[in-house]
Amino acid sequence: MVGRLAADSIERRSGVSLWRQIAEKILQAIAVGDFAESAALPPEMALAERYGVNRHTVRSAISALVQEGVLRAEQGRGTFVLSRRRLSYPIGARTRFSTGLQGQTSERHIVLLASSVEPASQRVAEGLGLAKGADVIRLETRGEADGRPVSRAAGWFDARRFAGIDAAMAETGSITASLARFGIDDYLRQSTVLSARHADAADLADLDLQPGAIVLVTVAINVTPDGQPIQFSESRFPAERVELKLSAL
Amino acid sequence: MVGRLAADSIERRSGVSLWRQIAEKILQAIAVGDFAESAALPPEMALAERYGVNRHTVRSAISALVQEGVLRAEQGRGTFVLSRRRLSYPIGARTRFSTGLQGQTSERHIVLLASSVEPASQRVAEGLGLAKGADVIRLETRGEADGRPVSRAAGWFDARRFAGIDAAMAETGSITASLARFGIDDYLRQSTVLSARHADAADLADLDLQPGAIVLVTVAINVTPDGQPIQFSESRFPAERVELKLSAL
DNA sequence: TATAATTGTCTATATCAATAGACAAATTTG
DNA sequence: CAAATTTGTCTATTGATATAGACAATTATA
Repeated sequence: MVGRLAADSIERRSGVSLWRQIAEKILQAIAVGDFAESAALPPEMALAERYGVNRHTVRSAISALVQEGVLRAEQGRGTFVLSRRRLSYPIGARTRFSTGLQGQTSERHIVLLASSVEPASQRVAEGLGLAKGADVIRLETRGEADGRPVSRAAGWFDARRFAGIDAAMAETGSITASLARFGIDDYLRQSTVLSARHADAADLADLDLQPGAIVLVTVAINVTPDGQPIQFSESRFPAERVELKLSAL
Repeated sequence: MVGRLAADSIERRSGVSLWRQIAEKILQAIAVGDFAESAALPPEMALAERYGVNRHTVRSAISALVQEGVLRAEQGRGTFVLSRRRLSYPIGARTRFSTGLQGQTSERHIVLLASSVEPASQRVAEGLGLAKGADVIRLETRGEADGRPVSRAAGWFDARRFAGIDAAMAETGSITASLARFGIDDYLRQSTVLSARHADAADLADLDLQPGAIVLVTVAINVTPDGQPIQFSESRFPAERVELKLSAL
């Protein structure tokens, strides 16, 4: 076994400040269980030594995480881990927001942020099997669990077939329930393409993230059991709060 | 439709430098097809205006991407997009490295970087259905396609059942072929958990990335058709070069 | 109740990041 | 060939990062 380095890899002049890198490391350490939940972090001096930086740099990292609601610092006592562990969002043949998070959260719901009718872009048209430029309805939604945003999604539907789905969504707060009004009792996930990137300004605002955060991005197509495409969607998940669990499709 | 802002969201004093944020934006613009491949980027002054920063800041971003092999700058002519589009790595019931990338690359192979016997950690033991601390063989591998690293994986196997798999791997360069020597003709993916984070120092070195890069991380368990766990693995993919395509499991 | 441990605040200094402007070097265009 | 376009290099200035040290404020401990 190779000896473990004291400084577990901090990159200087990388375009990412040290305090942010250390904030990431602390988040990771919490996720891995290295720093137990609701227990105290090692003291600032110890962390500074561990990561090979100045105490003040560690303080910057901690203060960012305090801002984010992950930690709470108490003078004289220590710094404590607040945050729950990452939600595990299942992706499979029948991916549904609410049922997927059952058991992990006491409360969850979808908020309809906006809706509009627009001409289908190339990729949306392809996904839905429509002509490019055909009218599609776009629903912008945010998923929340225990009061924290866990997803931000845009969904596109054929405007001719699903006229009024925006109203149904506003009323029911559920894609599944809204589709049921159009005679769709069941639908399956046909494909999912996954990527990751830094959160942009819209992500930061919608998902309540700090600059530099990472989002997981899925682009998916849902179809009826007989293979007819009904929904094209792009969802973004905050990587610090959500992991995706791929189950049998 | 809300008017599109000229500066599409740059965060200051965020712990991520402007030049790195702009480098990310350029990468994204290329991926989305906003900047056509093998064509010239807009001139530096135009980019500076577009993103609302100084020309020198744009130059820092470009020089990082030139370093990364994504762009090539030519004095007097312009700056050109080099990079191929992202590979689409399929994940499904039968996830295999080489066959998965067929058609997308002319050449691909796995390199065995290191192997060792070690006691199983909690999660490895759980995944393989062994007692914690039982001997497991760890194979560290790197996947390469057309000469560029596209994955970095650690795989764990029961040391009793698969004694010598390290030698088989070194010889064949294929997990599938190595397992065949132990009578495993077929294996299925039982579970995959997916997350994303910034690349750490090891990732940077192994995957030839620049600081600040993002990696997709999968933790997976492979089983025989009758459900016996044979491999626990953790893989890291450079998000700028690879997307994961989830297919029917 | 001292003493130690730990977070909070302040000052100072050096380096990196970002802006600004000027001009050189190479290439394309008229 | 001359002019315009575009990348490359240099100097200078400002603000954000990171390090260093000292000490205050609060809490836990002997």
